Amino acid sequence: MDRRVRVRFAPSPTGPLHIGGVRTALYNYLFANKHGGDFLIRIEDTDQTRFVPGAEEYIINSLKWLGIEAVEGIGFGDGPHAPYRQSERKPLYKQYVLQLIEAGHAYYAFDTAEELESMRERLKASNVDAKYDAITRGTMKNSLTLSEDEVKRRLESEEAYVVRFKLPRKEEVKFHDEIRGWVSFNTNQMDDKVLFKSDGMPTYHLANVVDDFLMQITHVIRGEEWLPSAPLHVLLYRAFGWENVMPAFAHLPLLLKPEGNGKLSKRDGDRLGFPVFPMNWNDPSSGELSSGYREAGYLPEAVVNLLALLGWNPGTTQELFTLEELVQAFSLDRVSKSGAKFDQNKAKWFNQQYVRKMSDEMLVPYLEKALAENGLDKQFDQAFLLQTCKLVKEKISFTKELWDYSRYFFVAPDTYDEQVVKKRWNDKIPALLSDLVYGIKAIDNYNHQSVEAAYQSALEKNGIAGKDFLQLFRVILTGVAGGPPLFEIAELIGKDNTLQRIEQAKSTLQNQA
RNA sequence: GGCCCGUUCGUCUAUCGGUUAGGACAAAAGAUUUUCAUUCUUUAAAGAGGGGUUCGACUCCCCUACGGGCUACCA
Repeated sequence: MDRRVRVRFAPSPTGPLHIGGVRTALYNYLFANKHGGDFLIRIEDTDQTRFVPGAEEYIINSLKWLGIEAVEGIGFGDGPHAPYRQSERKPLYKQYVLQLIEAGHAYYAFDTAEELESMRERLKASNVDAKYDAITRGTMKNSLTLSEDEVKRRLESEEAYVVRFKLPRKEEVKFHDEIRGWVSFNTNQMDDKVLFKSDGMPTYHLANVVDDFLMQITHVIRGEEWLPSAPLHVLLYRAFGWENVMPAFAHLPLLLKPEGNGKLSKRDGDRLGFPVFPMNWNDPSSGELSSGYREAGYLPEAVVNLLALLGWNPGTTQELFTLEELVQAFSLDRVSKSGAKFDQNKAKWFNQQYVRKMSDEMLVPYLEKALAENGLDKQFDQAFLLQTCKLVKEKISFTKELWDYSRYFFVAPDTYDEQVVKKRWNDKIPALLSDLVYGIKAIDNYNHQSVEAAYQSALEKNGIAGKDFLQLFRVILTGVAGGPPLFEIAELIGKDNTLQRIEQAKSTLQNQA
């Protein structure tokens, strides 16, 4: 049976999407496009109590920023299976629940929270697994124990109820996971999960199965945390009689905390020193700000690339991939089974690779943004900005660092690297600087060659070796000890600036000495 | 606790019974760059432990240990 490949990413809008979720979305996207299928987005908002305003927009915007585009669903123009928000699909689920009840696969349960609690306590006290299952359901208030009339009466009087799945007793449930192979569970370890809540909403389990069926999903690619509930989903497909179109399952390994304990969670926020979210997130209730990759200066291509390689490999030594290349190379059988710790160093390296690939022109807007942020909103010559980017590009790993490394192109230094000054400043320097100023003033055709020539002749006249002075000259012009080729900096900042900076350093440092 | 999944250099990983166990990031050393960064070269670094199966196991099976996930009218 050849069905068109259809996969979905189904987040719930309970907060910002963390990078583990982004990776799940990415793998779904890659898989769909690899097989010429559809990738769609469905919002699983069946828990109204956990709804967080703005979370849905955040999720969609994050995916868009990264270029993980869906062809259908929330944020991507809906499609033939609209609506794609489960809260808006609410009326649809009831008939499926009824279908299950009529077929004897589910039942009404009227137990109150207190009754459930006391049942659990009772069982725990006798050292038995506290669960609502084939044994305990016989002792609870549900349509299996209550008379038909009583059930009818309770339903008619609109008493609160839930619908539970009637789990077959002691049955082995086996299914094939695309990543893990055959996995099996026994129903005697499971419980009669609630399918339909007393607020009239389905639970995840029911909604996900019904929607995947209706939306003709062929592959469910999701995090490993869903593995234990997969057998329930398999059983649901059977109970509905949909087993012939049941999607294949693929449970992805989790992204772990770098320190080695537990899966990476939303709460990790900034604690770890690197973002766990794609973009900044401002929590609407606490006001707390969690930083994102975008604002931290990561390029979307780099984030996609590094995330793709965290849990998947192409089987070759290629490490740099465009999205399109990833689509071509991707396959589920090269997804690893074990969890991966996020490596900050590698992430930085990936970003550096992508910064290098950017043209100087592409870097200019980032520099302009930094200039504005630092109060330098006067207009700079585009050619000047372009040259600055060109010189600084290879020094940086993040676009954000552009400013740190190019500050002195725009502002004369107000401090000088102390170590260099201490080591290289001596009595001979003032005279040398005077000669240098004299030499530079005399230049007609000012460029890096002519400055260097003036520099060389000043050195010769004063009997000083280039080695002993270049570093100091750099500090005089820029304030700092490292940077791009010095004479090119001198050329870029211009003759007047260069002269000014020499004079300024001369007087400042002379007074200090 | 119970159930399930996992376990190769510090980290991400390759290996689908026979390899000097390979690559990348990070680390260290050297060269280049009259600085820093880059680049290049080199070094160090791994099959959790114990049993099997086999002529031969990192690779297959079992046990133990460790790690992780799940165990809600949350997803």
